[in-house]
Amino acid sequence: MPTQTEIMERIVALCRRRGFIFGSSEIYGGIGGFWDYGPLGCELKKNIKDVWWEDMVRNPPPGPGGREFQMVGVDCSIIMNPNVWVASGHVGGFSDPMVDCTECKKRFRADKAWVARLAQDSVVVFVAVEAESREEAVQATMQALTARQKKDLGMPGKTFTEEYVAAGALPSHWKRICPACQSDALTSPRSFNLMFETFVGALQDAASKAYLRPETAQGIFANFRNVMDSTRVKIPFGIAQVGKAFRNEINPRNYTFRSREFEQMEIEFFCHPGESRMWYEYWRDVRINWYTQLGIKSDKLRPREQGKEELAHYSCGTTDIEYLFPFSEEPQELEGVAHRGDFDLKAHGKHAKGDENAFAVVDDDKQSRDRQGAGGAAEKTPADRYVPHVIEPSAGADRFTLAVLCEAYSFDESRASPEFMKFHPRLAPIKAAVFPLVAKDGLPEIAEPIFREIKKHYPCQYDAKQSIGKRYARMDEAGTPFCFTIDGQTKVDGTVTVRSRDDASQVRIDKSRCLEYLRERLRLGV
RNA sequence: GCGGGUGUAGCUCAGUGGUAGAGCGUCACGUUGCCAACGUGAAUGUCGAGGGUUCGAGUCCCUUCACCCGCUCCA
Repeated sequence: MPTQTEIMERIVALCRRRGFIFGSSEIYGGIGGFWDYGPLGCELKKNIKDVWWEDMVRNPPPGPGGREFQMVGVDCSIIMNPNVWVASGHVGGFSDPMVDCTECKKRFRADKAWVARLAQDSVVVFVAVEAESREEAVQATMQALTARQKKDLGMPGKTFTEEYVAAGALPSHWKRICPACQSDALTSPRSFNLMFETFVGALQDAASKAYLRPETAQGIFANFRNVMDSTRVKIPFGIAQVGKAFRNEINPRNYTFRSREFEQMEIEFFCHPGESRMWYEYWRDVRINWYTQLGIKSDKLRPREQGKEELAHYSCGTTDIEYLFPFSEEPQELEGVAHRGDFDLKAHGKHAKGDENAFAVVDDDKQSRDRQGAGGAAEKTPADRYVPHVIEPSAGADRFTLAVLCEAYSFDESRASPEFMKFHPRLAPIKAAVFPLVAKDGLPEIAEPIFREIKKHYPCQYDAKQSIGKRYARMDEAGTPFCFTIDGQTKVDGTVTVRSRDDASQVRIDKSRCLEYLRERLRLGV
């Protein structure tokens, strides 16, 4: 029985061997955190993005109670005015200063390592703890004080002065104590900016500095007014975008899971504040179902509602949709469905227009109610306008691609082809293959027209080389759900063999029905 | 940034100072004819890079680079 680590290694090996995923720039020794999709991988990922667009944008499931709503798409530039990232909070908060202990080699976030200076008369004691907040630091410090230190300070009873400073801001005369080993060996805070910087124009000066977007969401928010003004969308509605994003991860890990360049599939859904909870629940359920329908087993898919303490300060609720990858004992996030309140539109209103209500919309429902009540057109008052709330289902295209690969990977030693990729047919890179059993006796002449017909409608491959077993095995590794084989009997009665990937079963159908059969089976999702 | 590991054919690896190899895969030809069959043949190497020691380095020494794992981080 292979371990989870061994399974992951086999998946990685198969992905490379069969051209799903390569390390970027391999011929130059590679580059960490960047990946290339090969011929099969790019088809798979494209299918994932296309299916997402089809199911979420062009034809989303009906809203709560059959409620109608609109979805539209945008495709925004990767480099935006840098002020976008000031407004979004990424310039201020997207870098984490870190401190290292030169003694025990541990590293801490500078705002989470606290040093306490406790003094009474001439006695001064420094104690360091790890803590999320000052309150926690106080508590932890009191627990961490040794008996000797308590005696020096005359605790309990006598008064002493307490000062708490996070490691990011220690005064120069303080000891830089490490929370782990308590030695005086912490470095000064060093900043790790997680946004990639670049320069727009020929001059590389501060004024031309720009960033590669760390998320696609801000392009949507920045175009909120444009979309409202150029289309006839009415709240509630959503704007979707699929595109690359970049984060300079300190340490990319776990195959493609934490990449520095990755692709997001994001929706910002705008709704009335009074209905935001309802839409949040709608999108949470829609997104969970979407993964399930594409064949992700429910016991590996783990929706997890974030606790209050985990939530970003502006959020009223977030569900992480997590998947249990073979490389980890903990489920890892595929998507976050976040209730973001009016934080983003207000932030851009304030930064771009100097008014946090700049992107408020007219409350049509209230207008019509008032008009009915007053028996005529009512004047618009500030109360008739509101800044929409936002529900943000933000999915990782590469992460889901990886989850699909892991989920599809199957191993059955009793088969002639023990390794096979059990992709959902909608996602399979190749939908069918056509084989003449042997490359002679007129069989290729029968097989080729069948191949050409299918290929017009579905990604399909023709293979006449080597033994039939090898050809089935190759298609199993590529995750092709069906193979049509033309043999001697075809010449007699016109039937061909259809061989199924998942159970290697075979049925005979008339050669004229191949495309029809394939279409039917793909539609059924079998 | 710290510690550990690994770099030889597309992949898995052998080669312990003396001609760069095997298996698998790929390709060609033949044979077989429904589950990685068999035979013959072929292609594929800056042995991660640079320097040193040596008559001679894949092998020993130094430096360096890249990747992987752990720590750290994951907004």
